[in-house]
Amino acid sequence: MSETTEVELREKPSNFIKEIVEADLESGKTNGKVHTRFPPEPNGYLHIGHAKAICIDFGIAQDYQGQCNLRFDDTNPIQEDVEYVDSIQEDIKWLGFDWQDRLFYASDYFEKLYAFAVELIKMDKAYVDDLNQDEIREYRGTLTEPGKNSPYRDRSVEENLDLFDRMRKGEFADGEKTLRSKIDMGSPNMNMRDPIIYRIKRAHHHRTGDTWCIYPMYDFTHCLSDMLEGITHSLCSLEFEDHRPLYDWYLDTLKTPCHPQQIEFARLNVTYTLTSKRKLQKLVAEKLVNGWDDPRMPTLCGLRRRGFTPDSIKEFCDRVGVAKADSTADIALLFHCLREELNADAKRVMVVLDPVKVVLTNYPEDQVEWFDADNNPENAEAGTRKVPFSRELYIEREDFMEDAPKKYFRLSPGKEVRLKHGYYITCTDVVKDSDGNITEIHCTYDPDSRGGWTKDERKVKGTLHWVSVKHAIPAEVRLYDHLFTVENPAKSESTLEELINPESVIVLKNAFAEPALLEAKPEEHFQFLRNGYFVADRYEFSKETLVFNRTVGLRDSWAKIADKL
RNA sequence: UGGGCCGUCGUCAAGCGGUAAGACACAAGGUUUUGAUCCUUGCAUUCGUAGGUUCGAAUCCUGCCGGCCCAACCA
Repeated sequence: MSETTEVELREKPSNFIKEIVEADLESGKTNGKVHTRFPPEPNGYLHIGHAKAICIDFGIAQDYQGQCNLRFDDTNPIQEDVEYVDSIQEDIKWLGFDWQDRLFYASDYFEKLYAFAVELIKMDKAYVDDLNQDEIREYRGTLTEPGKNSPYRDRSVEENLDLFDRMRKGEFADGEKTLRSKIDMGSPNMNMRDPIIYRIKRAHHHRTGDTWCIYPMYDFTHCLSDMLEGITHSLCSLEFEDHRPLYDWYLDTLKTPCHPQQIEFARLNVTYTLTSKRKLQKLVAEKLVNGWDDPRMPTLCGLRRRGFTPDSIKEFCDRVGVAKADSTADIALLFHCLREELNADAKRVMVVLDPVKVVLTNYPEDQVEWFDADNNPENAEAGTRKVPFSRELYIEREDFMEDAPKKYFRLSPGKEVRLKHGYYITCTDVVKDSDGNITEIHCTYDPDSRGGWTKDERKVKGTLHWVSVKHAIPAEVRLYDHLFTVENPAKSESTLEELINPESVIVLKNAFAEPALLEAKPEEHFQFLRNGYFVADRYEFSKETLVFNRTVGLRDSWAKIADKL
């Protein structure tokens, strides 16, 4: 018992948010309840950065037997769309989190929010302002100079009530008036300089249609929505720290029955990737990638199509931790989490990406042998499959070298290697075309090495994967790499186009797979022996056309040695 | 230059006054029918910096330096 507890503690380390939550639980502040929320604005696709927020919001609730709501923060109809509310839900579900029946929209509260605004006016804590956008900016002051009061700040409660009512009725043009909080134009915190509560905006809303022409602002909406839902801990990213006094001001001023606590943590950045919504949008709009779910995109749907698993992403977020220091996690950690899972789970299979033909000159012309191959050496329960062997085979072009350095222990003239699950073969001859390109490699096989070993236990260092020519299934394989050439594309001066890694995707159309792959299903993960982890493409894979995406390569210590040669 | 926040190994990150966890990365060995996996070992006399308090400081205090965020009718 105590052992498992220790293991669990080690796997899920604590963090400052949990410490606060635990203290609140102990003091009884929240009546023993933990209730969080994930509040995306439906104006873009979820990405790896959101995954961290999702893991924290849903994870904290889970850890303390609480609940987490999904709430769309849809107060700005101009940039929001149902396309996004659908994709966001799909992505969160895919990650494995469940909001049960608690799917909410800030727009559900528009009527209540309006009533709260009226309340504020009655308390003389809000007023209708006639200043236009430029004037508001001028009156706001700067970072170092205080702002000054609007000439409309002292309107009577009655006049404000009337004006606000008429704002709602549509008597004024867009931008003509705003409802503002009456706080302090001299505050060193810009957010407290009479922040706007409502603006007039005639835009079609994805849920409320055209019933409203005024829409509430984030700060006003968010704290009250949290309050309405009985949220205990409102977790968000660092840039909202300055907004906390305002979050608290609305709730305090309106004397709401409960007062959620906003806690801020550092958002996640990852090397070689971008998480700016604007820039991701640009990549898609300018067709620098093939859509939001391009396997090179850091979007959840992109990572999914690339072959990442939900668990590997969640593990990554757990391992990155939760803190307040700005940070950029190494993408190598994400890949590590993925390999760790796939090494244990993925079925091994042989696929030759860049084929060259091998002819076994002493192997009977029409003979075919079916060898048993284990599906996963890490897991005997994964069973075995049959792999056909014959006189002509494909091997990887890079597994043969005419003038091989000493440390190269793959195939070269006169050298013996093992064909995985097959036989030992020795290279006897090389056939080339008129341009000097290798077209065939002639070898002899040792009949006593059937299955890939011999009684004399002679050392054969190299082991190659292969596919029988007459049984080979053509396949398309897409190799993916970092989308950007630089570690921190967000900080670069170059344009996105200049930063794109020209080798971020390489399409191989001449790959050959062993016949077992005919049974693969879209989104099934494999380890192509000695090559890496691949996934059958979610959309384009079929029995007729095999399409695989490389999720991540295997660690390659030979590449490091070769680099030094 | 006003306000808020942050500075512990290349990257994340524990640490909460008692003498620097862990992970990834990296390096060196060993096992291996995947140059994979796995295993072993190494990797911060030092915590942005300078003082101070203390028997004792990464942890407390003060100054300085560096970074991030805020002047949308965005969230």
